[in-house]
Amino acid sequence: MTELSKTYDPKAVERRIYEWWEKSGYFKPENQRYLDPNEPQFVITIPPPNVTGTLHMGHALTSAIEDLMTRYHRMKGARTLWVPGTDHAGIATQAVVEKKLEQAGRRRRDMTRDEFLAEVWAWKEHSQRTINSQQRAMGISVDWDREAFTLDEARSLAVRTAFKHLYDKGLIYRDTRMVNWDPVQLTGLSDLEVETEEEGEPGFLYYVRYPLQTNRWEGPQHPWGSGRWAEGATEWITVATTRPETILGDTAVMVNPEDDRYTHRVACRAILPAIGREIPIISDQAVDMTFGTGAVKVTPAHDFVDYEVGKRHHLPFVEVMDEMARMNANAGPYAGLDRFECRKRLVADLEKEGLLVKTEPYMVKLGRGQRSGAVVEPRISLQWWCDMKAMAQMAADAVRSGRIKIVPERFEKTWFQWLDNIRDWCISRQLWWGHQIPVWYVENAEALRQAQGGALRADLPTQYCALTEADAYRAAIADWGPDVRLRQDEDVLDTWFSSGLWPFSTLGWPNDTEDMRRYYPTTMLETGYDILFFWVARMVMLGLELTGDVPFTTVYLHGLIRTADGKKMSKSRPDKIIDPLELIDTYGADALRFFLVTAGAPGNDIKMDARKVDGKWRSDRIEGARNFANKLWNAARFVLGKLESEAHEPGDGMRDPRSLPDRWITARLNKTIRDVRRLMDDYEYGEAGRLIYDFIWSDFCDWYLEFSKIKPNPAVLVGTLDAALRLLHPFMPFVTEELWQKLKEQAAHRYPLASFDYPALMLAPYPRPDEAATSDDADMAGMALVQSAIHAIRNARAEYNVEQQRRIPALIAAGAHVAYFEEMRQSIQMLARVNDELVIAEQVSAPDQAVTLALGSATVYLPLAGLMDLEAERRRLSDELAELEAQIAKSEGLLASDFSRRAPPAVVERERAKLADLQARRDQVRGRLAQWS
RNA sequence: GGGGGCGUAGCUCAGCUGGUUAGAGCGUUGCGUUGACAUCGCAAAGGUCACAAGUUCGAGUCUUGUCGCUCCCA
Repeated sequence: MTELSKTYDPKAVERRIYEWWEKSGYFKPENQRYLDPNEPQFVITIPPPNVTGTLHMGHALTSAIEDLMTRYHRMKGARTLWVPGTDHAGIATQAVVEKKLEQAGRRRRDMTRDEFLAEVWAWKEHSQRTINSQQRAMGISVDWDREAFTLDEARSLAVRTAFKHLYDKGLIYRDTRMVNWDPVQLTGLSDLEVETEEEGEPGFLYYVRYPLQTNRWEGPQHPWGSGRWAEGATEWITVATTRPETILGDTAVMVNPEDDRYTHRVACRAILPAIGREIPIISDQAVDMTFGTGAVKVTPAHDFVDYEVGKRHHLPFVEVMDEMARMNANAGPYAGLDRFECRKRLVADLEKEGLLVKTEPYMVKLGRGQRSGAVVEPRISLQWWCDMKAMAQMAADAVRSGRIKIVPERFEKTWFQWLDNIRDWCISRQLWWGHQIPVWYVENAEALRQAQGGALRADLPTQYCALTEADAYRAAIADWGPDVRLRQDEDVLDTWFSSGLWPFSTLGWPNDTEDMRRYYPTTMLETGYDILFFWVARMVMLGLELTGDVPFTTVYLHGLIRTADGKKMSKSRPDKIIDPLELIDTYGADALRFFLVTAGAPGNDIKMDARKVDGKWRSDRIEGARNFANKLWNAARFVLGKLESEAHEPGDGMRDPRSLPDRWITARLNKTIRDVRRLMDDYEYGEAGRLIYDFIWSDFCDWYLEFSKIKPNPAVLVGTLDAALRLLHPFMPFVTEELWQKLKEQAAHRYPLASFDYPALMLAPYPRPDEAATSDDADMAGMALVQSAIHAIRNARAEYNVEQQRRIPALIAAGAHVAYFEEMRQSIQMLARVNDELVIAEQVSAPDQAVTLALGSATVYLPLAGLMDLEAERRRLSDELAELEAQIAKSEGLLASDFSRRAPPAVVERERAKLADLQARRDQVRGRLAQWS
């Protein structure tokens, strides 16, 4: 036999085991031979990580939970498919590659689109390799043959098909309107990609007065900046703004029609500072009379609210900034300035002209681009939009009807709230990296019309949506003739548009594939709650619209990993980002996984206790999980060792009837299995993991293995270890598989457990509770009594400072439980270090110089002559008596109240039993004290 | 402004549908190294479950309010 090392070394095991699993094809549903016909199949697609670089702790958490789910269902005998893949992550990846190029002194805009894309593809390959190796290190049991990428050929077809479907249905359209513009990435963004925050930056509310045009003052007579620009003006209207630079684009001032302060001003005209433009004063219900002065400036081209106002009141739209948020020619004297520089200068000039009434500190909410961090600028531009209303309704209904279940349930509220207020989705991005929009425009429409001399219909389309360029041409040629020239839209689609198809695009949609028929809809979608809207909602909406069915039936949302100071890890500084590989290197993948799964409760954030020691990340909690792996390893060593030595005893197989500890551990195991399965089926993985931990460490190691040092029963040792390994496998796949292989190798020939028929632990059945097994209550109570006797003796020894090695005498008055104590005599002697004179009888006469341990159903006397102090013991017992009497009084009070009439009988019965036990202990203590008085 | 979460031992957190003396890990204290494990064992100390009121025979758990922290949406 191969000896196990004294400590578990993950590095010696993990890679080898993973390669074996993968090579053996155990991750593939087609290869599953051990299926339980009663188990519904389990299908899950991985949330595809962005190919922006490497994985962080959030991905590790995702891997740990999803692999746990997948392995659990596979072991339960469900046909199980887990599809892996990665996301091209348009903006994020393009930004990463651009930054990398910049460091090499190259700029995207100096390159052709194809040249740049070649660079991104190279990066993608590199990033994907890194990601895959990280995921393998985590141990994820995905079917690598089905690996997908959101920008590969198959997914591209899905995207074009989806786009065309929505386009043909009129749900996708192109329109010029206000959009969130990222002036660094130079692209439009969707609402979700803008992160609004009140920032600590000094923000101000500027009160600016605009002169009114009157009979006496028709406009400025002096140039802006002369200090005399407003000279002669007599009437004013003061507005408050946080963004003075947009004054240059104002085309109105607006007041509330019910605001008496301003009714006489409506229809007057104000003169716009700096520009000198005449602008009307209009009235609109939208104005909040309590904000600022009650009069607000209207900049229809640079503000979402004003944009609507501008349309309502037919105001001019004056853009004063370019795509990089620099002031343009319309900004008059400020043309060419950056927007923030312009603000500074303009405020100074306003002051100079006597137009700045005051400034107040004001908490300004800034919207920043999620990826670039740049302050987003509302900007009018031509974009593609997707009308989501009907789809959102379907998605909401899917959850309302229970077709989709969200776990934890509280997120359903968020779900409805967002979907019920859905807005059109801006799906175009002015990027190069992504799915180019499958729309082609007729380039030479005018030329063709002239050439045809009126033979062409007037209403011919000038844009064609098609799956391929060839299709587009076919359609265009049919309309415009063979000379038509097409140009594809330059923009690409929002990444989430392709991720939104993931659960079906990975299964082959839009083709009618075997996988689609077999595995769709999928079972589970597991991800962080932070992308509920970005991703989950869009998958459900698009899934319902495109496939006619929900993409999955359960959504499990996990929490976010936070740094030790509670910050979101993905957002924090790079030096706080932890590479899971580093932790795996230090503690092993199993330890990291166990920590992640048991660290919190479903949907709750996890604060990492990680800190850097000598440049390496350390975590006490992960260390605890590593210690657990080591504990299990050594428990297995012990069992394997017993197998060896016991083999010499002929005819020693199943001891039947089994010993009390055997029956006890079997009952404990059975209860653990039952509870764990229930918790796992309720998605309470943390609780389940903790139960297994407690069973292995406390019940199995601390008690059963200790009992086994007296009378080992190899059959029970092997059976219990096998079940424990199977229970724990989804949590700690590597160490359990390794140990199980050893166990099988050395035990299978003599203990032919059913699970040993399987080639791998990961394929062996998840333990089932033995429903036929009836654990004898008297047995369990007897065992508990013996345990509490051992515990009490150890406690007394420590209290009286008895040397650890010293064996002491003891007398146990065991009453009705004599047989249990007798059976456990040797164990008591060993575990409580009691000498061979241990007396066990129904009743014993208590020696005078002895410590008394009142256990209720038994009394233990420790004649510690010379060590104990009678006075101290008397005091100890008096204290105990007082405590017992207090509890008895409380319990009696409870039983005398309405409690006994109204509480469930079982609860009352428990209380009565508790009282009886307390009373018995009290009598024991009291009797003892009486002897001494 | 609307919605969610959190507040339990020194620290990090469990505690499922209300029901024994509220648990774990880490840390702390004392003892312990030949026989699975010092990545360990044994024992111990440590909590007015944020606060207040209510429902109930019974509240860490349910309701309402207050305070503090935090996230999402507008």
